[in-house]
Amino acid sequence: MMENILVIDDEEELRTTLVEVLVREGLAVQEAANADQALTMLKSAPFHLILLDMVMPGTDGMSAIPLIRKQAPRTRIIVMTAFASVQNAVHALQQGADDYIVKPFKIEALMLAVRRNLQKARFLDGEAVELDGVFHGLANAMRRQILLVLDRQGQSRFMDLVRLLEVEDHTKVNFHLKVLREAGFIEHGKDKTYALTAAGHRAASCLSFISGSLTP
Amino acid sequence: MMENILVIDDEEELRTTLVEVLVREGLAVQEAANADQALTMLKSAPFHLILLDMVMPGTDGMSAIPLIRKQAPRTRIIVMTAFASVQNAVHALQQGADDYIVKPFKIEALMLAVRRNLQKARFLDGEAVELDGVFHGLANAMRRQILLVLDRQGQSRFMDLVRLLEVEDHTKVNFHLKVLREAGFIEHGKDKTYALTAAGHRAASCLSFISGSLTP
DNA sequence: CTGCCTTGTGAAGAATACTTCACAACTCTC
DNA sequence: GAGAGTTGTGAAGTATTCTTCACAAGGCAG
Repeated sequence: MMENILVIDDEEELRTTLVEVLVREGLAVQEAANADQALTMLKSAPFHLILLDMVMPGTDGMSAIPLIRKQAPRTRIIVMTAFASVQNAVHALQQGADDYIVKPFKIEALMLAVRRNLQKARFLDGEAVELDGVFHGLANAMRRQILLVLDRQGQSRFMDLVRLLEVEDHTKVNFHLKVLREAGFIEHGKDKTYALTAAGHRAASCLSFISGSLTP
Repeated sequence: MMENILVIDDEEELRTTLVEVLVREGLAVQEAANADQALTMLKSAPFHLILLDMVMPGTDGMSAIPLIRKQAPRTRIIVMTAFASVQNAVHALQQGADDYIVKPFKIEALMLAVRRNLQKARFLDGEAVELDGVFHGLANAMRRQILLVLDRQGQSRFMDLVRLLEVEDHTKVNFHLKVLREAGFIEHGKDKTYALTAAGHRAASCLSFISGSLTP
């Protein structure tokens, strides 16, 4: 799937360079010379990522951020700022930008940021399965219990687990263990014990974070 | 539903007082004079909460914690320590205790801790609906998108939302909005716009926490 | 007022997820 | 090696969740 990028910069030379590089990377790129033009383009087609210059005649980059956000809340915005001012960058992020890069930059540095943000966008878009996996894993009360117990126990044999959970039907536990295993949260060691994987521990910590943040 | 509590303390007088108070609170209380006795009792019946004295002849409280944890990973453990030593308390928590209270304590202070921990236990047990609600809310990709968008937008009218999400069928969005509304995550203002509630913002922050913790 | 966009409901069906049951291999202990 | 407890599979049924469709009330511009 080709990903759409919009480059917003008033300097034609830089813009052209950027477009060239991005196209070579296999991305669909469009360009805008100012914020108003960009906003119009946003209306007609959605973009995955926007490269936004801060200093522009007319609506400047900083003011453009919330306007873009308003129309395209899921698009990743990378701001390009000529001043290595931390405040500037922080402010841009507060306005709703996702990342920033300081001019002048090397092309590789920019591409790194672009790739990172596209990946993040894909991830948040749910194209990456992982988020769904985590929520699927955590969506069920028994699976949460299993994660909780294994997080505390370290590891456990099957029937011990069943007893700790106080479940009558062991096959039910089995079912959920299989789900968790397929989600990559637990592993089944050679000694026949179940234990959390790294992902499992992360999921468990998500769980306790959520529990914590719900009891104020 | 009556909740089971186990009081572990070698001083008979204090133990009796505690039992009396807890029973008056409507709780099912059992008592043990030492750790070994307690561990035996744990085998036969599950407890929701354990009050554990630190200083005891034989196996002391600190060493008892992991043994109890091993057998009852979901039981809340409150340790009662006579020394107001922070290190002691921290160590106990590291061993797997959930809370601590410094002796001598007022009965009200203890009851506060007991109630707080029972509530937490209930919560983690899934008797409180809330956790399930959150996960149900977050379990679906479209609902996550909605939370994300509303978190960024602040508020949005229905068709705007539909367009931002790039969904063809508006009734599908409608369905998930209803789910989120019933979960208490969004509210439907009089001006016909949807916005996140406090719980909704919390859920959104859970979401971004999880997203963040999955991309290292 | 007419027509179009917005916003919403409810029911039917498709798709998933969960539970339960019947059964079997396997590992201990005696 | 007999028997009891452990561990696991798969199929069938049940419940829940999600999608889709058909339809309609209300608002607003021309």
